[in-house]
Amino acid sequence: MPKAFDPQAIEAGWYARWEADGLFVADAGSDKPKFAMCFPPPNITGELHLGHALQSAIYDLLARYKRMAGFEVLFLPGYDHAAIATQNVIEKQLAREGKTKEDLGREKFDERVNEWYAQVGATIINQLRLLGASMDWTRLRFTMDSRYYRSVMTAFVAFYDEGWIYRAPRIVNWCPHDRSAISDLEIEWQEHRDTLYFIKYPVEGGGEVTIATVRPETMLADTGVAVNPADARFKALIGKTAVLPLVGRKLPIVGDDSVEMDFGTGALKVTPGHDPLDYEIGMRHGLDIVNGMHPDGSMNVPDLPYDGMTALEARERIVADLKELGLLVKEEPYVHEVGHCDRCHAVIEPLISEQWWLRMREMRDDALAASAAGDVRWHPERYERTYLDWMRGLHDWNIGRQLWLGHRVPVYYCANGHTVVSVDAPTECPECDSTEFKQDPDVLDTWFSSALWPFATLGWPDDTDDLRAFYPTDVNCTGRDIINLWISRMIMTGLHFMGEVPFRDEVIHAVVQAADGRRMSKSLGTGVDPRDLLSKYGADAFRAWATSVAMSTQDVRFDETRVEGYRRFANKLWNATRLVLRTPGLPPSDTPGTLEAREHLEDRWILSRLSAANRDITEGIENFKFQESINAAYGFAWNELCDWYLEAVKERLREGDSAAQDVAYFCLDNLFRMLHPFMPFVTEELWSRLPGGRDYVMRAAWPNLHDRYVDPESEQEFGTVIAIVEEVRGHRQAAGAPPRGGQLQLEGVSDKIARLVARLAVVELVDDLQKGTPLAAAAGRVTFPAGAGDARRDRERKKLEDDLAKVEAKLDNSEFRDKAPAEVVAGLEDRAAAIRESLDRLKGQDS
RNA sequence: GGGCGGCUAGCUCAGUGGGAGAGCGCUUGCUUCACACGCAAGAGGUCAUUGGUUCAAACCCAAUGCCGCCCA
Repeated sequence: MPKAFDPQAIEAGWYARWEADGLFVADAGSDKPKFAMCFPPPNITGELHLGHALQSAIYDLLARYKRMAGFEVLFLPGYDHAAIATQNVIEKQLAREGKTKEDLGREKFDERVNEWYAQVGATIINQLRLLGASMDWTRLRFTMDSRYYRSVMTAFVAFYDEGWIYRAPRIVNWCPHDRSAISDLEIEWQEHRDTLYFIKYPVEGGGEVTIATVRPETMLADTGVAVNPADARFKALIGKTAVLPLVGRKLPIVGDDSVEMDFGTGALKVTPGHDPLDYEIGMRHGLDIVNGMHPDGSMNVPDLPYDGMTALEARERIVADLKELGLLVKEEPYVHEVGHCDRCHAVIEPLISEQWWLRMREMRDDALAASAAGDVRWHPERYERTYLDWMRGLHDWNIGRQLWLGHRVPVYYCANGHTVVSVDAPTECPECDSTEFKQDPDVLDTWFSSALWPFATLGWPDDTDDLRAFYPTDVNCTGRDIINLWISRMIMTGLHFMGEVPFRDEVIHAVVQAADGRRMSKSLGTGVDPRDLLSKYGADAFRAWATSVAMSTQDVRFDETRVEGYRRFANKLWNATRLVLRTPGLPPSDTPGTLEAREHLEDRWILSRLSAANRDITEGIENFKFQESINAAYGFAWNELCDWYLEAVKERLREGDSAAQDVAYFCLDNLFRMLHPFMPFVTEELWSRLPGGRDYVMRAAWPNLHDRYVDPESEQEFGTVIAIVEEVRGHRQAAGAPPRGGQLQLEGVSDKIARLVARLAVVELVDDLQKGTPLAAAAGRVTFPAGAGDARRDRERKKLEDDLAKVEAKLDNSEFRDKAPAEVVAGLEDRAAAIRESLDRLKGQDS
């Protein structure tokens, strides 16, 4: 075995073998209990980032653990076409070639998109393999493949037939760059320093009303003025008519409670075509709706000089014109939040548009009822509120997008204007026998298709074996940013189409931030490429780190030294195995782990510790507290197995002592099983090197040692060994004595403890200590030559005295004795006694 | 404007009412025949601030400050 572990040398080989032997493939016909997870499909926009890598590590740890625990596991991979995001990526590519998608036409554009899918899909799959993700590639799904497409169409038609899908004009968030509606959830808010303009509108019959606005260009679409009826300043104006400057339109002045009296002048220009709030006011008072903008964001005001200008050009021109007319009262600096498209960053224009809508009320209510029944458990629990708050305020969903990329709405119009909605393109109109159809140009919001993910991937709407075996799935795990976009919608559609929630546990993982505490950003160069980490530290180190931070209570700043720490851990495992394998002789038995003979204290102790680790690691996974699992495994392996046990049995191993070999193999065997879900490659490699007929650790049984080896007595005794050895080492170092050697006289301890102390502290045990030796002890206590370690002893005495004072103060408090539980009082008394004993020991030492 | 989370060692983070922890970094000593990706011994903290509840608070409550996120 090489001296150091080299991840690169083994990772690809093991992954290929696992896959070739079909270890990732789920069997829907298995008798075992089922455990299923559908991996959240990454967007097919490019490389996987650190968040994806972390997410896959969590999923894969659960998949591997559950397989070992006896479940038939489905871990289904896939990716998402991410309509608007991918279209943007491809348009940018085209732009670099000096082209637009219109130059290509829709057909050529589709070809281009398909090439992209093939290329990036392969990249994503490759990255997941490098991470060791044990996904069932035979069930790989893409939201745009033909089967999935059909599922999406089926869902649309079902909703349509239910009467829940309808087309209607509403205010939407319009992205002028993408020329599409986008959802509220796809808007980024940014602070803008703008100007608040105060503009006089003349009132018919004399007088005027001054309004305030940051967007004077929208006044061209004003159809009213609103004031709060409780506002004494404007009461007399209600019912009168203002005249819109520059346009001449008559604007009814209405009273409406929603007008904020404190904002601006208290009078509000109402533009129902371009502001959601104004739209509401317009509806309430029957105001006209004027659409003053083209789909590309330019002004749509025929007959006015501003027609065709961009919003900013129009704003400047309008302000100048108002100034000339003497209608501009004043300008004030104003800071406010402006919505941007989170894909292309263009400023969002609210405008009236005809869109496809999905009625949500019934599905929302069913989902809320499922929540009330506890059908989905959230981890951490508090995120359920985020979900519920959003669900309660839910309105109908704009599912249409005016894009070229995505699932085309299955709505067809015949030559005579009849509408046909069907999964397959119709050939003949049922109403007029027309055979010529035009399909609606809109595509569906990407989230409409991803909402179906947990069952569409399993074959829905067909009644497949997979669907029967694996729905509902068990765990879903994502970042909190898509609770509303995705999780809520999966729950609703799952309940609607399948009658059951799509998963039982929703796990929200922490977000990894850049070292500066902000979101990782490609443009700032603060992003971390997971592949760099993999090649530097290996997939195991990366995964151990990722799972250890994933369930943090706070977001985590990326810290490379912690990844490095787990690489060292892998190396430590490697070398522990090297040591044990180096021992002479045949393996002690064909089935390491029979462990009949357990005479040695250290053997019994390490087995007791192993079974404690088994309990802690298992509980950690079951409770989604992965850090507890990792810590338990790390602490057992390094601080107990390597630092104490292997040191204690080195000689026995060298001599070919079969009991020591047996125990050592047993510990490594079980440790590698338990670490396998976290560090699959190194554990598979090392497990395969242990003696005995071995298959794969990946399909070995999860250890269930529980209380079989728990041994409190040996833990207590070995604890004494550790305490004495540490005391000897500490004093030796403080005294400047050599790190090994010297004489030690021990009294009042058993032979087995004494022998272990001698070996571990590397001292000669004597019955009759000679004065002047570098190291000496008496009565189970360590004593030292004159002057040695005085400073250390003084420090320690002080610490113990301070401690004792605190404990005694508590014990002297009668209220404490009266009110505290008896075991707490007893515990403190024990502690006080222990401290006094330590103090006695210090005082008894020769100085 | 509403809500959520965080503030613990130099750094990154654990720690849900009774003795302040880990990894890394730092100091000191070790080429000990598994590992210098190592071994051993150490130093280092008013648990953001203030008040409250309690026999007892890093932990529960209230307020404040700062950082981050979500929603409107």
